[in-house]
Amino acid sequence: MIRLAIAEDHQSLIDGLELLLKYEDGIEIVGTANDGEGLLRIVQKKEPNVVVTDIRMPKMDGIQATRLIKKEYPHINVLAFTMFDQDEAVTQMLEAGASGYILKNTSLNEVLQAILAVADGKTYYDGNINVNGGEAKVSAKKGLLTRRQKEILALIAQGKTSREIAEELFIGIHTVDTHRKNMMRILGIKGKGELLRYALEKKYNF
Amino acid sequence: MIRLAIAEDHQSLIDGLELLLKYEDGIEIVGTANDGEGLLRIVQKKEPNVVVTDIRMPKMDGIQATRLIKKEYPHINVLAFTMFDQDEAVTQMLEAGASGYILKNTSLNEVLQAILAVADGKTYYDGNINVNGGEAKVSAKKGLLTRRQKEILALIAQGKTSREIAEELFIGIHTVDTHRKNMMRILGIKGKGELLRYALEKKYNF
DNA sequence: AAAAAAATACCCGCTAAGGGGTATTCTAAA
DNA sequence: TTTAGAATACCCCTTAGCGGGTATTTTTTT
Repeated sequence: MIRLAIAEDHQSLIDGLELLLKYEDGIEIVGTANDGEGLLRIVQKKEPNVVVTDIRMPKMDGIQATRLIKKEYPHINVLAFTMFDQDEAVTQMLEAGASGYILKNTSLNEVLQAILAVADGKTYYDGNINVNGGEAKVSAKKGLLTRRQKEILALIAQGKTSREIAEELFIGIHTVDTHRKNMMRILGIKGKGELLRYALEKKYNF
Repeated sequence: MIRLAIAEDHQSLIDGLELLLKYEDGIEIVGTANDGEGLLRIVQKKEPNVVVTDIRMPKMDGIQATRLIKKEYPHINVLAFTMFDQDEAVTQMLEAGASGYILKNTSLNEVLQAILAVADGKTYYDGNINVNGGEAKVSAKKGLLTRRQKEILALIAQGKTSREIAEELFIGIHTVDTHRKNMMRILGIKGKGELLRYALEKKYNF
């Protein structure tokens, strides 16, 4: 018997899943939530054995919720069900402990297959994401920047000047500017504001 | 008989709608598409009398598709079904000719009610959006900038320099910079890159 | 028609972000 | 241990975007 909990801020999608599963033998939906916190409450109350969760949700995202769930209830299997196909999203979700990852542009029948697989202790990955041995395959572009560069890029996205970044990281402003130059060269971008634009677009592209 | 076409890049959502409607008397789904262009093709081939469409989709967004549909087939009623609750999104969709607007975090049953209403020539608006006499109520913040300022802000978001904007709009660079200054004062923002950050956030926040 | 708002245009000064480049030290990988 | 990569740091110069301000013309509203 699969006891299933679903977290998804789009209620219409939950409704669709409920329609799909209402006549499915061996599956019982024990609770649904529209945000990450609601999911945790259901997990505490009902102890499902499978959780289907979106990533971007109000109050707490699916990555964080998965982390907390797997920590407290390692036997619960988590399936990510999300629009994000970026490697970074996949990586984070798998690192949080999810054993499956399905995209929303996939059919509901495939979602059902994934739920069954994950409930059986297996992994299940959407054909349109990159996964390699349980780890998301890092794209060439994603791996171009170093740890430090990514750290500085995030601060740039927050609108901090080089001086502010230097003070925050206890390094010289010249160092920050050098990182900027190196990143622009590596990413192949030029022009005023383009690094900031890149930083912001990357943030919203997960 | 309601002949329905659905455009939605998340196939799982289409599947849910199909499950909901398959036993509904008087409704026939004549086609589904995962992008705006596919929607137009279905409309040409099948001439549905109701279209349900998302906004953000590959190849052509729902606003543009709605415009084209209403121009060619004014008798087709369009219902927007989207995650965007911002006034601007509602405004644009209604101006394009949609007669209904439903959010995805609403239940599927309400989607059915909206489809029935819209098919009947009525309007139907999700309770969580602002609509006033068929026009989205424009928020105070949204109305702070003039037409021209918004035009320039959009070009800034594209990464264009003041010089490039000046050349494109056939005005002087000083004029562009003055618009920049005026916008920053009006929006209450300060600092290098902050206008660009605002422009980009506004873009992604619809 | 008058008043208000919007658009256009300009001056000055400052600085943050590029863009060209060099070099040394530290850390990780081979 | 050696090599390669990353991090740190600096110089020079240019330019684009602020930030302070002023003014005129055009368009819209009253």
